[in-house]
Amino acid sequence: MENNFDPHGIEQQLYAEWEHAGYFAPNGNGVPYCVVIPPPNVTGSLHMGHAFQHTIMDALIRYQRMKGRQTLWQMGTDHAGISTQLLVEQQLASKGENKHDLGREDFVDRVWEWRNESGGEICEQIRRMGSSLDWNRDRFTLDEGFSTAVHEVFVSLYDEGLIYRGKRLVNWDPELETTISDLEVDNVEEQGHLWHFRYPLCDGQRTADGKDYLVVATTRPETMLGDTAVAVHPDDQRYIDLVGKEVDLPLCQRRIPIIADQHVDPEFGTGCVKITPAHDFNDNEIGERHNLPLINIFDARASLNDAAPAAYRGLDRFEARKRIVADLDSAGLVDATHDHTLMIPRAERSKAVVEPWLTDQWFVKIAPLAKPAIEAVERGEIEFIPRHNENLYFAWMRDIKDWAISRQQWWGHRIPAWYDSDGNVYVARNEDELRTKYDLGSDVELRQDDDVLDTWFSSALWTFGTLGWPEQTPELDRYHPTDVLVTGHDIIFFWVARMIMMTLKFMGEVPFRKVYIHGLVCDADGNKMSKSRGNGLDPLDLIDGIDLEALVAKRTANLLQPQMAANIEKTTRRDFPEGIPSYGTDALRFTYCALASTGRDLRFDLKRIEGYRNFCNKLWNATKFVLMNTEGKTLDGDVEQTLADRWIASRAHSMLRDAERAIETYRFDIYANVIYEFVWHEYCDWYLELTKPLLWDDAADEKLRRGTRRSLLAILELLLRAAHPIIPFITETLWKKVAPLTHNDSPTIMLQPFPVAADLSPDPEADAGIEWLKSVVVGIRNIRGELNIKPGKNVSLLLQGGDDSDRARFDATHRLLQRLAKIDEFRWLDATEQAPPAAVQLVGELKVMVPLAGLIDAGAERARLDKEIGRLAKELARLQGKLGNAKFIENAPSVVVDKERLKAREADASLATLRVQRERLDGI
RNA sequence: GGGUGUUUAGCUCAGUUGGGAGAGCGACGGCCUUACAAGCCGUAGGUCACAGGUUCGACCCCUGUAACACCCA
Repeated sequence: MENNFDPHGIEQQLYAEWEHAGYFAPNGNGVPYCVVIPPPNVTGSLHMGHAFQHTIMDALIRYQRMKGRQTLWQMGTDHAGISTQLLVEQQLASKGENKHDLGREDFVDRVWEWRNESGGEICEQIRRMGSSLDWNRDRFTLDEGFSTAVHEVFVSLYDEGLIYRGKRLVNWDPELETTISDLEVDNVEEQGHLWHFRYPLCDGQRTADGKDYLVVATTRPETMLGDTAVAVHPDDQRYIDLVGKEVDLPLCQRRIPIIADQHVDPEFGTGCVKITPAHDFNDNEIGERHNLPLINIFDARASLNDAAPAAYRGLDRFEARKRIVADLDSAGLVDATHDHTLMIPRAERSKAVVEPWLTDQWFVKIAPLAKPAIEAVERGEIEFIPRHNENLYFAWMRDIKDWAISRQQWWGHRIPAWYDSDGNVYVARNEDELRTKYDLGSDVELRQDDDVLDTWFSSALWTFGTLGWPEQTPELDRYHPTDVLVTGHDIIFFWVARMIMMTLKFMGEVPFRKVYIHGLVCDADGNKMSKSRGNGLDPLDLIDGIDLEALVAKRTANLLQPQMAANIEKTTRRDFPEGIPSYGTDALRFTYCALASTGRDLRFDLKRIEGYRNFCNKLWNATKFVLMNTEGKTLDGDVEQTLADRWIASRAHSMLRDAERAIETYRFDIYANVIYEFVWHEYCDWYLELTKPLLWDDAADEKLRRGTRRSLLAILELLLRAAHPIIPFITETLWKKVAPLTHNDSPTIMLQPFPVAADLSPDPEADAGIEWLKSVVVGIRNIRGELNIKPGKNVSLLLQGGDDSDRARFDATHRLLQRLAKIDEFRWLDATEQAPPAAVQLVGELKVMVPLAGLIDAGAERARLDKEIGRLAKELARLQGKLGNAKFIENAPSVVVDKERLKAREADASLATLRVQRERLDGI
């Protein structure tokens, strides 16, 4: 075996082997266990969040598979309407083409071409993570079967009156010329202005303070052309007499009413608000309450249309803003201009400022679907982990608005609705069915709706759609509801809530029983990783490594704000002066598990992954040690167990018990730590060391040596299985070397049973014996360290006090002790015997002494003792205070009181011993 | 403005029913000891955000305050 673990040598080859052998497919007759992948976007590439998610899901799947469940991890991708279309449009643009030249059909063909050729990049990256997905069942939201499901759902919701078409204010992206959902709008704080405009009062009216105009404040002057009222608060005394009167809308030659509405904040600005019901969501609601007309002044590009005064027609909205402010200014109607920080709604994809725009769209009536979805979570049929995410879910669901599902795009599920020449709408799965359903003759000319459905409409059907619905497939029967959904909290509303609603509606059952919500991955400074910030890491760069120049180039490419490049380059050079070394997939996965504590965001620190890479190396070398000491040696025959063999089996029992409990409660951090602690600090630090004296002693009893060899192998083999769900590659590699020595010739660890605690038993006697040994060894090492005794130098050991069990334990382990603490000779002193000057450590009542003669200055030992005496004295004082409190004695449970009494007695005795020792040192 | 979460060692984080404050990394000192220098041995470091309350006893329960983060308006 190589001296160091090299992930590159093993990972990709092993994955190919697994996939080829079909190990990822459901297997056996166990109870089904199913997880669906949150479908990655076909245009996407693997980011840190995916990698995190995949680590968690794969750990669960591998664990359950090893537990004998019939596991299915369902693969699939999402057609990502807007992103994919944009990407192909950009490709066309670079060749001087555009989609309108091609026409709808050819364009869609081009997108399919792109998807079939390049849409699989993320799948290869997912393979690099070691994800044991069933690739044979790969689904795509636009594939034929899935489209059938989408049409089925659309038509039945329509027939039931839960889908309708209406003219509503929607979020409009004027750059992409499509609707987007609330959830695809980012509200970003930006610097702008607040303009105060004078709207002259009509008919000689005056305000209470004698002015002949009202002042309205706005951040969007251009919308004034669509104003249909000015509103004040009904209790606002300043304007109460003006309600019902009118103002003259500047630049427009229109009179608009002054209305009173509760929604107006009298404290903000002047207390007068201009109302533009066609271009603002709040104003729209006010307009509805007061039956105000809606004047739409924008076209689809957000340029002014013919409803605007002639002077402004055709202008872009921002150009119009400048002109309007200038024109009002020259008319003497600008009262004031303030700098103002406001929230600008920007489209997630295009970053364009979103325009609330009045247009015909399809909607899902959501309230009837939301109700059962809320109840399912209330009843506990679906459980969120961590639990508090349920509040987020409830809050959103109880305030949910109808869902705008149409998108003005070409790539996606085209809405199965047709119009006749009179504009009547018909909905059916296809045109043939439609003519039958509505009894339309072949002479009636029909035109299909141009819009496609929101991608999330299809993702909402993901759990049952991927399993074959609307066909009643065996898979649907077997794997639905799925067991757990693993996802980030950022898509609870986008996706989780909608899946719950749709699945309850069409399957009559929940889509999954648990939702595991993980935190977002942030950089070492706690900032969310994002492309635009340039602080992101590519999981593959952590796996394979990347040099500094390549990393800088990658991070500064394709920035939304190119001026940030210099700064990003600076911080990148600061944070990664050497680039990123290659850590391998297992180390990355281990890191994610260790950081997955309570669902909160996690900071990704290179130091952390480095530590877990080192852990992998530790495991590698431990295996190397075991193989060196077992390969070619006799393993068969009678065996006898040493105390250490019994101890490590007992420790393995605890480890497995803790690991299993951790996984079952989704505490992957605890699981990872349990493995780490056992491997490093029990198996390697102590057990391997404890086996050496025996293994290297050719004169020792062969039965004991065989027992230890077998134990080394058995525990190693077991811990490899226990760790496999987190670190699949290294465990498989090592297992293939170790398992044959345990008479297991199976081809893979993947399908081995997960080790169970019950197969090993706790051994309190061995635990206590080795704990005692460790205390003595650590005591002596402590003396050596503090007194600066060279590690190479042997020391003698004197023992005094203690009881029969100390003697027995010493007799049982002194050979181990001699090696671990480098003792050349030892001697027990009688209770009354005066010890020579020595450094002392107490193990219970037992005095462990290293004679000082010829070793060191007594000063260091005096300092060491003073420190220990100080610590004990403080401890004793605290305990005595507690025990002197009558109320404590009265009220505390007697077990607690007894415990405290015992501790006090021990501290007292130790203190006495150490004080005597300290005095003796004064003579030297 | 409303909601949720967070605040524990220099840094990142654990801490299960209220009863001895933990880990990893970093720091410091010593070691190339035949599995591993990606290692081994040892050491130091905390008013558990702050202020009250409940309790014999509070990192933990209650009230309030502050700071930070995220979501919604």
